Amino acid sequence: MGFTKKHIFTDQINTIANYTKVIGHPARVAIIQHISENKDCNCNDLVKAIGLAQPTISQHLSEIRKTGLLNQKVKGKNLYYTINKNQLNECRRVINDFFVKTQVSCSK
Amino acid sequence: MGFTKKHIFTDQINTIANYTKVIGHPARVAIIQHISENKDCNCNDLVKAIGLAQPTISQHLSEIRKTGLLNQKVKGKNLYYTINKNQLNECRRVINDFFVKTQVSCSK
DNA sequence: TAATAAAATTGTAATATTGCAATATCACGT
DNA sequence: ACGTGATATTGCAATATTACAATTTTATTA
Repeated sequence: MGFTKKHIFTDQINTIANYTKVIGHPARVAIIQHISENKDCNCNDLVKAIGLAQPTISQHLSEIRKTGLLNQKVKGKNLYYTINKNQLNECRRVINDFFVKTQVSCSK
Repeated sequence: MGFTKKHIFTDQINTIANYTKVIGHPARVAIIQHISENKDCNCNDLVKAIGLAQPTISQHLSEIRKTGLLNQKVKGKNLYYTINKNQLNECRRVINDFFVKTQVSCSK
């Protein structure tokens, strides 16, 4: 096949998997960390800091954006990214709930 | 290309990505949850409960095992899985540290 | 308006992942 | 030893992902 059979799983499970999948690539971890550590960080900064080509960084940014974890600010010809703190918190909550639920279940 | 350039990232970043990647598929989320909720759960139980073919479940189990999240107990011809609580906790810690670090950084 | 600079998009090649049928392996019971 | 049941492995097809060169888009500045 090749495609994930998302329809056989609950929304809750798919949500957990969607969030973790975004963080499941080192470039995206590095991008999120770099944006959080550097105010007014644009695509070019990420290209230089991480060492992947501009289209590759742009593609990863797009994946991260899909989960709502990024804000954009246009300043002249630059596009500055910041972390959407609310969404990061929501992401953290969903993943943490997974761990709590799992740990509780397997301690019964 | 097609392959992830892991060598350009730090071990810390790769560790985070490795853990989240495993949880980044709904079948593996469902498997982990089902094992944690059911003592003495074997591969066949998972096949029935989740609705993917036996080789597919076996393959996902293998991926989860690689991160050390599973214990195995052989009883007769059955192989019972349980969650390795220490490793689950370690996994949770690594991912939580990522969130803490990111949230602290982007609040400065 | 033309040149410039930043970022997205397109196209493409290479590799990885997902899923399953068929088969192999392994341990038990007869 | 033979059959049975549980799981792993193999092989394969389909799709997804990763990465980048080339190009396009968009806004700015000379």
